[in-house]
Amino acid sequence: MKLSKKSEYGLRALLELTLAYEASSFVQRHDIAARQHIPIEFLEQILLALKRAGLLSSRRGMNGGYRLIKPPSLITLGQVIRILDGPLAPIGCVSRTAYQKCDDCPYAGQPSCPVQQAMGTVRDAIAGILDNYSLADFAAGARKP
Amino acid sequence: MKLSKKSEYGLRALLELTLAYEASSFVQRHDIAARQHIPIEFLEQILLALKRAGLLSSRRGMNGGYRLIKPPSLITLGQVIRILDGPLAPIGCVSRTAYQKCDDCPYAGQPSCPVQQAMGTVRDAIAGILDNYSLADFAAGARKP
DNA sequence: ATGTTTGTTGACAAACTCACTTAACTATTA
DNA sequence: TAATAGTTAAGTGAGTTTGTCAACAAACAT
Repeated sequence: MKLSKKSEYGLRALLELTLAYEASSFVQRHDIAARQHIPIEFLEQILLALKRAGLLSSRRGMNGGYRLIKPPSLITLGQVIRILDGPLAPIGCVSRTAYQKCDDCPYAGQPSCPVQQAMGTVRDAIAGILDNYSLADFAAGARKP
Repeated sequence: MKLSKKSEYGLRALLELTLAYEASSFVQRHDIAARQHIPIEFLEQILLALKRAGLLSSRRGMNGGYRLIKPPSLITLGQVIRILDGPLAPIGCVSRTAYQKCDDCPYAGQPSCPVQQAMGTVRDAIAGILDNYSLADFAAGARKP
């Protein structure tokens, strides 16, 4: 039930991009890395994955950097974590976005599988929170009053 | 956000012990292993951990095996998963049972840390479900009507 | 007592994942 | 063209997961 460093860094990086969104300015990887204490080369991989997934755009050369493509209110933590960490579901057989049937479970496929019932509830709770938690909400907690 | 095989096996093994609880009979590891398709030597480690944590008792020799120490209604999935997988919280800084402060987060310690806010909500949801989900509830889904 | 059944313990290891690092490459702009 | 900045593939060391193996200890039936 753990969030990887990759996702944590990803969220923190997107926080920086969210704060810069209104100015619609590009933020460079080394600025993000410095402000959020993220190893820069690892950060690149993360930003690249988010770019490939269609959340970011980038510009090369001087004054280049990364920028959000969509408003922060339209990007959810659920999307981000699925991109960087895979499905939210604790177990494959209850995932909606990446279902995989159990191979060894004696109740496999049956709707009466107790593991599926319990973990399905957990999945719904997690997805219910993270899919309704936008980057805008996320950043709101970060601004100093 | 994933449940390990260890925890999954553990829950499935406890399912067998729950079904045998009323008869207060001992169930042998190879019966559990066979019925639930769990590698027997791995299962041992799991049962041993659950025993050390005070959920099970065991008896050696003929007609030996494992048995629940407490009624299934008093054991929660949350307890089991914490024993086998560690804290439920997605990140150390929001764990109630195993708190650990972030080292690299620029908001570390501050109540306004956005990661902490979001993941705290998730933790509460997961714990709210799993700490109120007993083995009895769990097994109820398994009995054929 | 003896042998069989069963659980106990600890060491080990293959496979995989995580968290990065290295290094070469490509594109953009001043 | 020189400097800046992002792109990509590959590699790496540490740690975790998922087991396996072998020797051992206790309980029981006979």
